Amino acid sequence: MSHTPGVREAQKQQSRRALMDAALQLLEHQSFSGLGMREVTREAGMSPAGFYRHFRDLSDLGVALVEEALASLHGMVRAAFAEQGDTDELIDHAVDVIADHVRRHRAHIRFIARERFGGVRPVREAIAAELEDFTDEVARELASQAASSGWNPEDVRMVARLYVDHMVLTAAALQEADAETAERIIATARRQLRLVSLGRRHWTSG
Amino acid sequence: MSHTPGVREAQKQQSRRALMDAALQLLEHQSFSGLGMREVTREAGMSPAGFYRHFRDLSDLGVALVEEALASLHGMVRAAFAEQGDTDELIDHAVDVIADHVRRHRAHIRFIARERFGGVRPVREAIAAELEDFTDEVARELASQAASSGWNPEDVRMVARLYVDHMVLTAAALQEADAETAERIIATARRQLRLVSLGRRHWTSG
DNA sequence: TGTACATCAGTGAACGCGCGTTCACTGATGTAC
DNA sequence: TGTACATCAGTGAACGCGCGTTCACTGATGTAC
Repeated sequence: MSHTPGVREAQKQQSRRALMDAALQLLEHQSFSGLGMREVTREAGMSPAGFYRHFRDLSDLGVALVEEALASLHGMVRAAFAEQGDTDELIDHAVDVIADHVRRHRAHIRFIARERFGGVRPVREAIAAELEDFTDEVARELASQAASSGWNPEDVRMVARLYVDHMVLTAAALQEADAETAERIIATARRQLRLVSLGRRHWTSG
Repeated sequence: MSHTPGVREAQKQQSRRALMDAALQLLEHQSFSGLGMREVTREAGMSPAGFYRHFRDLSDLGVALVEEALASLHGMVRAAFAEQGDTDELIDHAVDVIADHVRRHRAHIRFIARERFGGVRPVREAIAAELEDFTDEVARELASQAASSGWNPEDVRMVARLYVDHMVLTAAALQEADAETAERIIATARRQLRLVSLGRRHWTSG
């Protein structure tokens, strides 16, 4: 339209977005290691050769998807811990935050669940690295709580891992559940977290 | 060699075994939904057409692998609960049983970890169904323990789920770990199980 | 502002290749007598 | 035991098809003056 600088760049970003969205769409019914390049460009409405203007190969796109999918989790953990109140209220809130996140980002969550132990190494390793960072973040939040005073850092991290793994597993289960099953998963997750927090209260760490 | 009846059948079973082993081998580096039929028969040393004497298609073979991989778990849970002693000894024993099982059946465990949330529906559903049965079994074992007297069945099952999910996740992590990382995973798993059992002891169920 | 040239995202055709499935077949195993 | 026939696991060739990658290209966007 005009000679505004950045039009070309904006169009390029839009195409990149289209490729990533197309991949997410196709990953609903298959694993990443079964995905085809032509398949992705076709879904995105682009010619096969155009792909190479954006990614070196498919696993390059996969790593980009991991970053996008897990970036949003950092905001999520802060939201989950922000709630004031007793332990039960905090747990209810955290589970609500997770359930809401899954509803809003189903394709991303499905991708993470599928590929966490999936067949494409660069993708698997990117997810593992992100979840490590994420565990650090949860550990920091836990350490700042009164309930953790006197705990040694390893024990705090052990609990953080338990929470993160539980959260990812709950999200993975919710992602493929219908509304009724989701309710049961949420109810079970709450009780499991309460049991864990009970254990945490009675743990002696030195 | 001789006219012993069953020679042909035995040879057929051997070929079937070769196909399943070939698939397990190939699944080390890729997901099931990325597996090829010709690839599997080539690895098994059979012509492509021979495949159809054993399986309707690849996902049929996948379901057979799920059954094989999870059948052994039922023996495992009994072994884990058979130990006498206090809670800590029982936990140590259970974790050892898991670690040993992973060492002995790495390919099977990797397959289950990969495909639990993988892209091939019949395989995913077969795994989910087996893990449900498995959770029932653990719930029965837990219900028979003194620590569960007075618990309502739903809470017992909730704890059983927590244990099974934790076990599967631990096995999945061990399966891709080197010896040093495995030690850390085992140590963390033990402490996590102790924390959960502490929570269990203080849980009030009605 | 207008013009001439540079950049580069996306195209369309072409390549060699391995895919899943089918088919008529072969030959060892099994069975009836 | 020996013979004649039936079964069926596994073969090898053939099919049409979509794959990933390369290439010279087009034309809109960007830049220098």
